[in-house]
Amino acid sequence: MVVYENPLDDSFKKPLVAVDMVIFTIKDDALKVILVKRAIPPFKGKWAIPGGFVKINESLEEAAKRELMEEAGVDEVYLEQLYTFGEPKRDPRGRVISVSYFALVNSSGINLKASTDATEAEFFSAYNLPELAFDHEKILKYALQRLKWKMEYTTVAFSLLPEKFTLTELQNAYEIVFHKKFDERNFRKKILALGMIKDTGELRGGLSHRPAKLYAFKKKIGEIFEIL
Amino acid sequence: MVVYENPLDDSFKKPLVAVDMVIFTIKDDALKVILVKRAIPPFKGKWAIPGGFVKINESLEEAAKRELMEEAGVDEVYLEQLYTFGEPKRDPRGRVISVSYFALVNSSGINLKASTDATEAEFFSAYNLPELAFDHEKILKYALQRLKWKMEYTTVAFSLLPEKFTLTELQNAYEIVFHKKFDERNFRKKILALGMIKDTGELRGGLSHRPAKLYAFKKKIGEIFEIL
DNA sequence: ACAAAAGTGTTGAGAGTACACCCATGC
DNA sequence: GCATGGGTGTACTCTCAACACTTTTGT
Repeated sequence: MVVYENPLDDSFKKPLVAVDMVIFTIKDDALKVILVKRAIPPFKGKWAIPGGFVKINESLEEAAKRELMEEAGVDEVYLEQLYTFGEPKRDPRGRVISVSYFALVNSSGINLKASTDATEAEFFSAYNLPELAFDHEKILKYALQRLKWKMEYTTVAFSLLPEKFTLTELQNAYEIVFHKKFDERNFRKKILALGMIKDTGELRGGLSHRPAKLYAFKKKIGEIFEIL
Repeated sequence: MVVYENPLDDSFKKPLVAVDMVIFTIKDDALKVILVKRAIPPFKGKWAIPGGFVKINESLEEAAKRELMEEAGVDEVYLEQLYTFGEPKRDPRGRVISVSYFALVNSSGINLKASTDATEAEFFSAYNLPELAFDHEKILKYALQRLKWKMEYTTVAFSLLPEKFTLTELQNAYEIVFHKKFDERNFRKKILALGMIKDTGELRGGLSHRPAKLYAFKKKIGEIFEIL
């Protein structure tokens, strides 16, 4: 019934596969996403999330890490596959399947670079985005939903912070992502009860108020929860 | 720095994209998965999860639904994208990226068919699988984990049952998936408290014991929870 | 009347939420 | 000594888990 096609010779029509990266960070007390301005058509001049084609000999995750390095100059991040978007018409040039990833980065390590096919790279507030190329708005909304979920049920928040941080800084990260305030006492109680951070014994002083204890995450990023 | 390649002409090396389907159902009081025996190399004669290449003009979800129809003859199912596996060496023939889906089906609607590249299709207990081709064991483990998660936090279980069902049948479905017993009273209380099912007024009688009330799900499959 | 599954309520423990004051430092 | 953010405890509510007996039908 189905005509047998040999899909592995190159006469067979294949889609292209790209990785697209939603890179979140906290900067200036807001949740930011990195966007690039497209230097080439289609959507030339429009903002898009950074991405690129997967090379024939690299894994998807390698491609994602390569893009992350090319666009943001970072390698120590939380990285997770988000979803694969494959509508035939999502790219006007032809069939491109996009495997999207989302990354959480501590903003102090970021070094924005415009890559080959972009004129600029910039941070945008995740809650106040410009018009985006392709179906990238959909990807971003999806990523934001997933971020909130992950923050609520896992410990990914630590990836947004430096190695040592105060409980107030941690709480700020949560409040920024969720766009709401939490009760200090309950927040601290809960975080401490989770047993995932330890007191380093150090203090952050030099400010004109009581110095805050510095905490550190007990395990390396990614080892904690493997909820998928 | 990066040489500009035009990825959209066909001289560029592209991976192939396949969809692979983990199809779960409950049959004979066990959680089953549909596997097919491969008729062609590589892994000829080995069991694999059903799947096929994505056609150039169909979306990923369309490809998944097409495979589901070809292999199991069903169309009313819960269907969800699982993960995209893209290790360069996962298929010995060349680069094949697999977008995996998982499906939940009521076994009474299934009509197994061996497709073009398989000699047989069969149900296997999800907790007692044969050796599998490619990286399909990894895909299946991942799917099982996701299934449990979804059953715990959403209402996908209803997709495993007929339209009308008794509370005992629903509880059986949960016990089969989780491989453990639940307390009847607490289970019923919780399900009823969720407010997602309604009493149809009908009874399942004809058995030599007290007849059970038949319930139905209030909403159509897929409309309930959009947790991702 | 008996076998077989359906159906039903209460209690205790733990988690989450709400809420207000003292503490340590720099200036 | 005052301004600034850091740090702490208790009471109430609600959810979850444990637990055993009565009801309805067919034979």
